Amino acid sequence: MLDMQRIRDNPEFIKKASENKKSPVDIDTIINLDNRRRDTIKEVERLKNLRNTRSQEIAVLRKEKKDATKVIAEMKEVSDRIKDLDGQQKEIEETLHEHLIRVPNIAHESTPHGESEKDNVVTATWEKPPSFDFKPKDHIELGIILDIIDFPRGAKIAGAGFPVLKNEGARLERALINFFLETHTRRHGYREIFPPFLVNRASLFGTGQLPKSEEQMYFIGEDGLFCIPTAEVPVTNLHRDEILDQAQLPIKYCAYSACFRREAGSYGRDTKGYLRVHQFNKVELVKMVLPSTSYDELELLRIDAEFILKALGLHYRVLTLCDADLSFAAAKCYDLEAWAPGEGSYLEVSSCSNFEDFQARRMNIRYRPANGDKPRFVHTLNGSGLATARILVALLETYQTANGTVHVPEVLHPWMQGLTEIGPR
RNA sequence: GGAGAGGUGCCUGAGCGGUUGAAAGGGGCGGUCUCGAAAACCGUUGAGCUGGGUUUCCGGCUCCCAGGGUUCGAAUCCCUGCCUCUCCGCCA
Repeated sequence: MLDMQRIRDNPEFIKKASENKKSPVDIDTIINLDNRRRDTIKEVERLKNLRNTRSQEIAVLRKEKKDATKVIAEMKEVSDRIKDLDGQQKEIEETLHEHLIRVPNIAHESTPHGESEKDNVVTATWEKPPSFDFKPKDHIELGIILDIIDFPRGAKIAGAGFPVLKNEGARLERALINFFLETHTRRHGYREIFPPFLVNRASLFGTGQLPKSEEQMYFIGEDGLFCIPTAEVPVTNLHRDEILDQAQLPIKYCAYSACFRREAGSYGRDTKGYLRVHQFNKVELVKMVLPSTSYDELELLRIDAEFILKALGLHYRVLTLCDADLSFAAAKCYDLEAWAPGEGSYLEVSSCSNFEDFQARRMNIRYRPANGDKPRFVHTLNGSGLATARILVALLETYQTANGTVHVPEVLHPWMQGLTEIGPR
């Protein structure tokens, strides 16, 4: 959510920026509602002031056993008028709110301008794609040969898009999660959180998934709860409606969670295999920081996520998303894409975003400046570090051998009970 | 699932329907004292919105879990929801 003051001061700029982000908004209506709101407030506050002073007078008259019926009758009318105006104000504010929550975050000045995802900028690449003296298999084939991914049985027990990991595949998945968590907690100084996997509406509103993306989430109607699409939601909401001390910042959390996505509307894209599934595992990094440091923190966050890819020895590239491809709540975002030789394409395995105060406003997360000033909104950031589903794909396809086995990267050995190579059963 | 209790400021904890934004204590901050510290004493200590002067300034309105209702007036009365706690049942 943007600051109303900011919209009031730069309506044309906001209008242009929202168009650049491909989610235009009706700024004129918002400005108009804002004016009506403030006019109403002026009038209703004048009347309430009158009511308050007169009520005092009534109390005094009563105490002195004098007649107050005239003032009371007068105030009854004023009260009716107030009730009427209160209703109007509430209505205006609700309408204004409905508009405001749909205004996207404004892209940061360092975010490139573009028309579509084609205009994302390749900012960095790491190593070269591995070369093979044989035709590399894709992960689906490898999964079947090695008996580590079972698509048909997943479909049987849950549905399409719910593959089952088995044997060394299951163990590898667990090793990856452990490696991620250990790295970020011990090496990078994040505090570990194990969050609920179901959250309420308020939490999803706070991080920006609601109201825009409700159809993308699994909803348990009976309890009014949603399956989290990412640990970002519960973890960022930890400090909702709180005022933190400046000394506590920056707060750095990492959390493993399963992630649930309906992927409605994306049927036909990446339908095969393990690339787009309804449930996957992810270790998420979340930061709450001083506004003045958030862009430095974004670079550090990206470095922390990249460290994992480097340690796994995967070829990858970094994209800086252009404004048109930026998500609703983000001001700047880097996508990390790992190379999958079998697919012959890059797979998005992490998005590192700075939301500035956009989420903090929705969640009302503030900090008290060290000098004791009024509370200010924190800046929030998050990034995957990393998502296992696609990393597993990149891993299997990168480390496969001519005879169909897959080497286990050395950094995962501590969690593989001595297994260094996965072979056919 | 059944039966109770309760949700007040950073914390504990008062609060006959009418100067209660809120007693008291604790904590925090500032000061006095001290070479310094402790103790003691004094002072101070919420947020949002909206005006005006427009750097440290001065007003008004709102907020005692949330949303409704009663009333001239509600933290205080009534209803609904949410949350917490205790007991019973069930259970990983």
